[in-house]
Amino acid sequence: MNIQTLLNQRIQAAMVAAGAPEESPALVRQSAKVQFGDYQANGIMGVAKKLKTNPRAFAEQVLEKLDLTDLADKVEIAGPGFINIFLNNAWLGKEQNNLRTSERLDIATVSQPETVVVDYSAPNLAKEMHVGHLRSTVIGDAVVRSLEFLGHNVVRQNHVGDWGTQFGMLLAYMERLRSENSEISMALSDLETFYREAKKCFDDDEAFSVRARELVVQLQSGAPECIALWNDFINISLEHCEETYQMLGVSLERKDVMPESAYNDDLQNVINDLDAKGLIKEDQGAKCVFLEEFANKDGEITPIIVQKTGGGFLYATTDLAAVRHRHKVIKADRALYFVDARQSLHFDQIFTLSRKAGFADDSISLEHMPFGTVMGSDGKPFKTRSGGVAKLSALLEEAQERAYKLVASKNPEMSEEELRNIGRVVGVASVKYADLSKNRTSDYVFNWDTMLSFEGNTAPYLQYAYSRVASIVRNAEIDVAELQGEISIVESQERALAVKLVQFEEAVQQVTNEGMPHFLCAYLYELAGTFMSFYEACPILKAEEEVKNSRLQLALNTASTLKLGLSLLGIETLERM
RNA sequence: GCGCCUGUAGCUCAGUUGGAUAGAGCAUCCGCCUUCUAAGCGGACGGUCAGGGGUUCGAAUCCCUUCAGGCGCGCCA
Repeated sequence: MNIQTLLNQRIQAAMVAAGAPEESPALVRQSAKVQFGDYQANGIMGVAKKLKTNPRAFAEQVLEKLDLTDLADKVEIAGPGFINIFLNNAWLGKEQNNLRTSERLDIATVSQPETVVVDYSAPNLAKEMHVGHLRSTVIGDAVVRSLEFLGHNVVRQNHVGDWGTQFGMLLAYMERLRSENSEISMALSDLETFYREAKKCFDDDEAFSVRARELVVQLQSGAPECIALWNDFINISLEHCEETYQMLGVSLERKDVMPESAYNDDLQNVINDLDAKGLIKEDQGAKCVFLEEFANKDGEITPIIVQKTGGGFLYATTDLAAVRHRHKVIKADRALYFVDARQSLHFDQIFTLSRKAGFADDSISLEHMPFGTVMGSDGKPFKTRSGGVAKLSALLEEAQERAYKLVASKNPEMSEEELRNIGRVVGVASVKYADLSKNRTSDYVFNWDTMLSFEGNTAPYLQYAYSRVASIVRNAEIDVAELQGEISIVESQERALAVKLVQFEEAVQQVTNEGMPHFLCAYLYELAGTFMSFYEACPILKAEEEVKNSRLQLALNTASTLKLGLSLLGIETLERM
């Protein structure tokens, strides 16, 4: 049940009935303050202005056409022309019963499912995954899970970097190790070191660098031995990624890999098609597209280079081919790109050109979902203590270790096995949640202490809240499935919790609409806080039978919502911690 | 030089697309455990929303401008 949508529809209808133009937005929002009720409609003033009438008088007319008696017990006009809606306690109680009896917490699947391509994670296979891949991977996965939950058809696309000149160097180094009978799998177990060693040979050894360039040419021409070598490398690198995905709890699988190289055969076609449309212009030996949209005030245009001097293709070419594939083959309604904000211009160019060239039309929405950089406490991009790029796997291991120590110090009586598991779950969750809870578009500062804190908007706080509810349910010693009966909303804390619980769907929809999981994080944090207040003020197990029954169900709804909400974020919950 | 992004409490961050008296957490201070997990709860303190103009019933939000920082701008991805 999405109350916001429901109220929007009803109030809009009333506005139109009162003389407003069709489609006049009711602009229903959750109220800013308690004295303004639970929801407020802000649309009256704007419409009244258009109608050149007094907003409060118009609001009166709207109220005459508006019947909310089933769910609200007070609807009033306030200020310059706001409509404040106070939800009815009986209705809230009834809604709680709906939550209790619904696996999906009363959230319907969308009536018109969309096919949504989500392009995320996309590590470069030449190296190991590092902090730079965290945001795309974690945010993209949360959005994917939310879209799927709402019933959309999601097509994950892990656009991994498996092509390019640096592979010549890596293959040459592999070749050298093989000729020396060295243990390749060992050498490849640490890709970071492998890359460094290969680079060193490339820079210092003339014969090696010649061989590396040869291999690039062979690779591009599809020489079988070379391709075999390359396949080995790619496979090993992908296994590294998959290990990290597993550690992270990310839903990407091998079948979701759609590498850059998959578009190789289509790149010349892209150029030909652009050419046929008269879009290509040769400039200084390279094939470029000059679009007026990218001209500055003096009329100088930033070109899109689609083919290098000498015939090589660029990532712009690949991305164009990918757009076309997503439109023509996958037939996506939306394509979401979770890629670093620094590539904004690039995607702006690609999307504009795609439409111009007919690689995409109005049936597909192309959306770059940019994100900011993970910063260190010095305000510069996050590095390890030694100054290197932080490997994602190492980062996660440290998180688990830190969480383990914290938990162990608080629970000396717990078994080692349980402590390790809690450390794993809380550690990984902390890193993910710290990322997800920030506004996607801004940079944020990476800080172990804040993300592992039990205070504030953190994973441990939410997981603790969940385990606290779980504990109550255990202590109640009842069969949860048998628990039923009326849920009555009496105390203010009960009411606050009930209202918060029915707003879950609104948060999930914000995630899928905007590609911004932090809305769901904020919601869950508020829910947990509201529950904690309820928990302090309203005894559950000690209450007399009917009240106990009612409150226990409120607690169960909270548990279900926290669990489902966190799972949509890709975060595990614990029954005990 | 041109373009994009950012600037909100001492610190870390929100702010539902123009709505009412700008909100959280940390830090600081004051309360609350013989009662369901105190890893918690309640309260206090803290703001020239970078500065200045403008648009209007109303601006942190939109426009102009100045300042500060970050990033991107032809053959890497």
